[in-house]
Amino acid sequence: MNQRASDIIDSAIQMIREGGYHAFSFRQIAADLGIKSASIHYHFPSKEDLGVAVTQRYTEDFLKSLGSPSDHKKPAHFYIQTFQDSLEKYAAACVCGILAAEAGRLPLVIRETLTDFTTRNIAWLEEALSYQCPDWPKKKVKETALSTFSALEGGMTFAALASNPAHLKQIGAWLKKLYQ
Amino acid sequence: MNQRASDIIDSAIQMIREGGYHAFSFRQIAADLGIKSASIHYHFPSKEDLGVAVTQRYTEDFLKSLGSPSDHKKPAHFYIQTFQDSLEKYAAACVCGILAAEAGRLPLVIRETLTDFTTRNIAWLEEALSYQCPDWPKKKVKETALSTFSALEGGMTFAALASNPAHLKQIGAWLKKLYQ
DNA sequence: GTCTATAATTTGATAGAC
DNA sequence: GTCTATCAAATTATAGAC
Repeated sequence: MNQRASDIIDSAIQMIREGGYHAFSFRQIAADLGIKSASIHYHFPSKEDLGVAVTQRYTEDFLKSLGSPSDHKKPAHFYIQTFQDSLEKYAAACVCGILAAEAGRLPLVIRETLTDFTTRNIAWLEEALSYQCPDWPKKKVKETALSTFSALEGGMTFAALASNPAHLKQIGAWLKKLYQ
Repeated sequence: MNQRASDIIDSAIQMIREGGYHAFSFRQIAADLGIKSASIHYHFPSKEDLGVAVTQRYTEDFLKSLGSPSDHKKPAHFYIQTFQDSLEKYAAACVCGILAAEAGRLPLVIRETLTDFTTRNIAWLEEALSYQCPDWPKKKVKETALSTFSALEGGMTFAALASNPAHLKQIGAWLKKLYQ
């Protein structure tokens, strides 16, 4: 993966944040980077290829930024903070949440990488909650992990719609009370 | 609003369920109804006009189907069941949740109707929780309403992605335990 | 690696006949 | 209200020169 390919992915991610898979075109990315759309096809033959690269990169970066649950004293709190920080920084919803909403019209390979994002996030949260709430039964851990992920993804989407980060903060505060 | 206009809206709603605002075109709807795209422009001059009509109709139908919170013994439970039923029936996420994810590239008027959907749903849930959990402080009611809405919207989106209604059922079960 | 040029398709939209 | 015909623009993608 060279620098140009990496820049193309970055540009696509930013455009997806602004409105989804159909909100980025090769020409727009080309204009953004000061090159021509044919050059993008050299790095990513089809839009599907670029879409897969985007979701994979986003997933890897997201999970890398989380580190290991055991790196944090209250990992579930840290997870919530990550969503809030991202909303503040980009004033947009989660890239994989945006793409998930369009899933029905996305190539199968992209849907599969979205499923991978989901699986790994929920697995991380389950480990986080097991660590943070050691006396919880496994079923409660699983349900809470799934619900936490869903509340943050949905909350981020609607907070971005309302341009209101406080919306997501309220949800975060509410969730944290449940981890006691 | 005549029958043809109503049918056009229905068709557009179904296509949005399959992949969002950019997943429906006037030509596709025309083919679906056995007419020509120019006829759709007669009923809805622009795509934006149709988009507004879709979100307004969806919002009205959704809230009408909820009735009044006081119509139900446990209105918050009923609200959750409504989301589960819709997922089972259409195997797709909430139309306004899908559109909210694309909000950055939607006309302002459509974003405003999406905000209206959000506001009215949360207001309904606040009334439901006040009714169902009369001893809760107002702040808890507000936070729980917002979080319930977000968890169901996000849960529905990712349950649809995974083609797994059980995903949403787990979230519903988890939420109901909190209303006691 | 990047360019020019271009193909093939789709899209939102309009004019005007019936 | 619906049609035919058409437009202008945008899109994904490819061929081939440099």
